[in-house]
Amino acid sequence: MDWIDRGTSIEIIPPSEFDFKECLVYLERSDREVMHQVRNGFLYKLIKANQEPVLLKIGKSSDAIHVEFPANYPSSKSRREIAAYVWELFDLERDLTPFYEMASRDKVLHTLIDKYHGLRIIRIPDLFEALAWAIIGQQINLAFAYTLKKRFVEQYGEKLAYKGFDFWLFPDAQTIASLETDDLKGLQFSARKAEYMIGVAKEMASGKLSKESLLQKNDLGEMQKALIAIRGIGAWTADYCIMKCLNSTAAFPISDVGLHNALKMQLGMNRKPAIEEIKEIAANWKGWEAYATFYLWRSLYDEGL
DNA sequence: GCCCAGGTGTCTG
DNA sequence: CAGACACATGGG
Repeated sequence: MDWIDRGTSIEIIPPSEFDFKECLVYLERSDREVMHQVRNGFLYKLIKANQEPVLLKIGKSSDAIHVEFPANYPSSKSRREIAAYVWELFDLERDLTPFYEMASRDKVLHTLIDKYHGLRIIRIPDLFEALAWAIIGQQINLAFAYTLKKRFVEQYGEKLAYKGFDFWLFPDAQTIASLETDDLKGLQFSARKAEYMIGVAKEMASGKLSKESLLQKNDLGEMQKALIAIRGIGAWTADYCIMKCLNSTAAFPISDVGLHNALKMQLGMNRKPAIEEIKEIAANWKGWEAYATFYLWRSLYDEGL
């Protein structure tokens, strides 16, 4: 991690192949998003550092990512945590050279890496948030998923108000573990979704499931197995969370509808590709399936889908 | 009104 | 082990 602590702000020196504006396009994809705001080229996000909520204002100059603290100044210890958080959020540890090398010779990806050069996977560092968001998004359209997430966060999350805007922390697993399914059904969760959500929260609150223990597995198959063992987490949710939270570029949510639509578009098909066809197309992506998927998702925001 | 949605669990042959 | 089906509600 390459960063400079300036006391009242911090600077993070990103690697090459990083385009902040491209990342903002992805972050701006829904106007119902509650977990952050994008305004005037800045990303505003509330996070918890050293147990304290801190509002971040993240911008980019020619050579550095600048993080300012409009609402309250974090301690020195917190500033280090914040730098690490931003580093993880934009997946800055990754060397994209091998991905671009592979993609430049790929018939689907080569145009995308040109158009979105420097886009990195925007991560969800909090495992409970990643799992909860995936469960919310199962089998409903994305617009409604954002509505449900907003209600959920505004009901059970922590808020910081600053200059007339509300910024939110995602609810803790502990809070959600103590709910009854009817509580979530009141927010228009289906009974099934409510059960999954509370069940996963209980696993995390009890410590049986944690980001640390999953990261220790250090093997994609083992990680998938551990996640899929939990009720409500199938292959898609497991791979989505590994891709967004658990730091593997080989995770591949192959059944994802967005992926299917993006491929249909990129290949000029009049139907969505079958799983077997996708496996053939993706044979060339070995080790970079998550990045391929992410760039394909990004392509959907250009096509009016 | 109808089809689809960033799926999963369960049941059946 | 593949295939059918229920779930549950909004968006377009």
